[in-house]
Amino acid sequence: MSRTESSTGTADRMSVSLPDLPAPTSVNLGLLSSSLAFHVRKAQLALQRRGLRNISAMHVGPAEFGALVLCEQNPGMAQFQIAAALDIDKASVVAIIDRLEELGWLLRRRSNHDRRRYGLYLTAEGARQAQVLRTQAEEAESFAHDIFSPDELNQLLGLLARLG
Amino acid sequence: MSRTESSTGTADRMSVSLPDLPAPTSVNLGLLSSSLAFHVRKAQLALQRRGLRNISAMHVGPAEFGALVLCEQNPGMAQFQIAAALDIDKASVVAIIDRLEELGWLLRRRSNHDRRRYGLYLTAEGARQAQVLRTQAEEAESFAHDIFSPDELNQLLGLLARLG
DNA sequence: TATTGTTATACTCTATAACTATA
DNA sequence: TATAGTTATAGAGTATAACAATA
Repeated sequence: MSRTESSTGTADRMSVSLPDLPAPTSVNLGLLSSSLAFHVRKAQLALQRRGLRNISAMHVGPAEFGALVLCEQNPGMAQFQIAAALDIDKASVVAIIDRLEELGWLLRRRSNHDRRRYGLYLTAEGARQAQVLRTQAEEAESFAHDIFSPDELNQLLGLLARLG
Repeated sequence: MSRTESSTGTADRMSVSLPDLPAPTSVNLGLLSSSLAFHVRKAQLALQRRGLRNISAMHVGPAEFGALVLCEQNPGMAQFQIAAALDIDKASVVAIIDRLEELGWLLRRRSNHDRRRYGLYLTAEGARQAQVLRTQAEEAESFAHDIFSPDELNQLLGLLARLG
C-alpha cells in the first residue's frame, strides 16, 4: 500500500477536485439519507447502546434473551422453532441453548413424540431470570416512549413488521 | 454437558410443565412482538437478504459503499468524519479505506491544512463504481416501494432517524 | 495535552458443510 | 429420503488499547 503523498501524477485518476480542500465541516449523507438499510443499521446501533447489549452481566445477549422468552411462552418448543422465530440457523441455536442450560435456566428433554427433537422447558430459576431480563429489556427500550407517542411507536413497529 | 433424557429427578427445577408436550405448532412471540430491537433486527436481516449484502462481487460491503458515497458527496473528507457518519470507530475505518484504495476507487491525500489528516477523494473509476453501486443499492431497496406507499416510506425513514 | 490515523488483537454473531439419529 | 440436532470451521463486522505524528 503506497500511502505516500502522491501529490502529482495521479491527476488523471481524480474525479472531482485536486486542490487540498479543507475537510467539510458538515457532512452531506447523499443517497444514504434516503436509504432504509442505513437508517435501520443506525437504529440498531442506537438500541444496542441504550443498554440492550450484555443485558444482565452473564454472557446473555439478545439471542439468549429471545430464546428464553420464546421457551417461556411456548413450553416444549423445539430448537428448529427457535431458529425460525429468531431468523437464525438451527446450528447457531445449539450454542445459545447450551449457554442457557449451563446457567441452569433451561432444560432439554428429548421428545417422546418425535425423538429427533428436544422439548425446551424453563427451570424455576429460568422463569425468575426471564422476569428480570424482561424488566431490563423494557427499561432499555423505555427511551422510545420519550421519543415517540404511543401511536408513533405502534406505527413504527407495524411498518418494521411488514419489512420482515 | 449432560444432554441425557433426565426424565425424572428434575421436577423441582421445572417452572412450567413436566409432561412431554408436543412442540407448539404456532409460536407465541410474547414480549418480543412489542420489542423494537427485535423488529429492527428482523428488518435488517430482511434487507440483507434482499441483496444489499456483497453488493457488487468484490469485497464491497455496506460500509465500503457508505464510505464511497460519503467521499463522493464530500471531497476531502477525513477518516474520522467517515467514522462519525457511519457510527463506527475510526480504527475500523482504516481497513475500509484500505480496500477502496486497493481497488483504485479512492485516494488518500495528506491534508496541508492539518497534516494529521488525510483528505479522501474519489478517482474517476471510483466515481464510475459509485454510480453502479448506487443503482444496485436502489434496486436492492426497491422492494420497499412495493410494500410501502411513498408516505409510509417517508414515515418509516423519519421515525427511524429519530431513533439514531 | 488532545486529536488523527494506525496496528495488533480479540470478540460477537452468524453461516456453511458434513455428520448422527431418528422419521 | 428428509428432518432435528450437533460439530467444526470460518467469515464479517466491529471494538479496544497502545502507539506515532501532528496540533
